[in-house]
Amino acid sequence: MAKNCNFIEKLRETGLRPTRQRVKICKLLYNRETTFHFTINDLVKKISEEVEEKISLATVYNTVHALKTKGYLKEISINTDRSYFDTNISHHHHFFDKSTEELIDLSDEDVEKIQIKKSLLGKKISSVELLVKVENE
Amino acid sequence: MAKNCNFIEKLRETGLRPTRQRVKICKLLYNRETTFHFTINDLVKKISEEVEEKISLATVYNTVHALKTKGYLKEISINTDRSYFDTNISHHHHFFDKSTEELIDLSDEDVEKIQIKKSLLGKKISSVELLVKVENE
DNA sequence: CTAGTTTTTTAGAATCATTATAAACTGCGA
DNA sequence: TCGCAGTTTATAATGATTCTAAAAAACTAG
Repeated sequence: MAKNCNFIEKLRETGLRPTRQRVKICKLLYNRETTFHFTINDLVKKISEEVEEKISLATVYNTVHALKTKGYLKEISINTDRSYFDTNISHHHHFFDKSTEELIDLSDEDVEKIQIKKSLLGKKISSVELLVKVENE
Repeated sequence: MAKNCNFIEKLRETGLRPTRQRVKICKLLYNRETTFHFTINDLVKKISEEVEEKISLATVYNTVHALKTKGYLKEISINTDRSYFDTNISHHHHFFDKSTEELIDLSDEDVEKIQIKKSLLGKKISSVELLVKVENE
C-alpha cells in the first residue's frame, strides 16, 4: 500500500471487500508521509476527528485485525497494557520513549548486525525484534 | 534471592511483610534450579497444585506486582494476550518458541554486542531487549 | 439492472483478565 | 498482650476485546 494507492484495488487484491469503512480507515493509516504508530484507542480517536461518518468500534477492531492478518500492519508489543500497530511492515526495530509513550522506528541499518550465537535444536528463527527503551536524560 | 534463601529476611529487607502467602509464593518462584518463566495463570495453577493453603487470586496478582516493583521479577511482553514474568532479573534476552509458547533465556553472551548507531536528542537508553521468535524447522 | 447470495457493519451483550473495595485478619513493635 | 498498619480475601467493578444476530452493503449471475 504505497503512497497514492488505490485502496479499493489493494483491498480487493487481498480478498477484503473494499467497503466504505475499510477504505476510510486505510486512507487514514496509509495516506501520510511517515509511518504511523498507533493503538486502537488512537485510531478510534483519529476516526472520530477526521472521518465524517461514524465507524463502529467493532469495525475498527475487525479492520485492524484483517489488515494485520493480511500483513499490512505489524503489531508491536511494548508492555502488557499497550499494544501498538505499525504501518511500516518492513523489517525494522523500535525505540520506545518512556516519557512520551511514543514508538519511533529504528531502521535495520541503524543497528549493527545482530548475531545470535546460541541456537535451539530443531528450531529456526522466524523473527528478531529489538526494543530500545529510552527516557529523558 | 539466591538459592536457599531465607525469604522471610529477603522480603522484610524490601519492606514487604513476610506473610504466609508471600513466603509460599516466593518458595515456588525461587526455590528451583533454573529460572522460571510464567504467566499469572501458570502461577495460579502451580499454587493450587503445590501449595496446601488456598491463596486468593487477588493476592497472587498483588504479590507478583510487589515483587516486580521491588525488582525481583522482570515482565516480558511477548504479545498482547500473553505477559510473562521471569525470575531471572539479570540483563539478558529471550527466545520465544511459537510452537510451544515457551520463553527461553538467551544470555547476554549468547548475542554479539548490540550496537545502535542512531540516537535521540535529549534521550538516554534505559534498556535494550531482544526477542527472537523461533518455530519448528 | 435486478434478485439472490455472501460478506460486512452495527449496537449492544458477553467475556476475560485485571484492579478496586471494604471487611476480616495478621504481623510486629511497644 | 494490645493496637495499628499492612495484608488477604471474596466479591464487585472495570475496561479492553470479542461475540451475536439482525440490518445493510457488496458482489455475482442472469
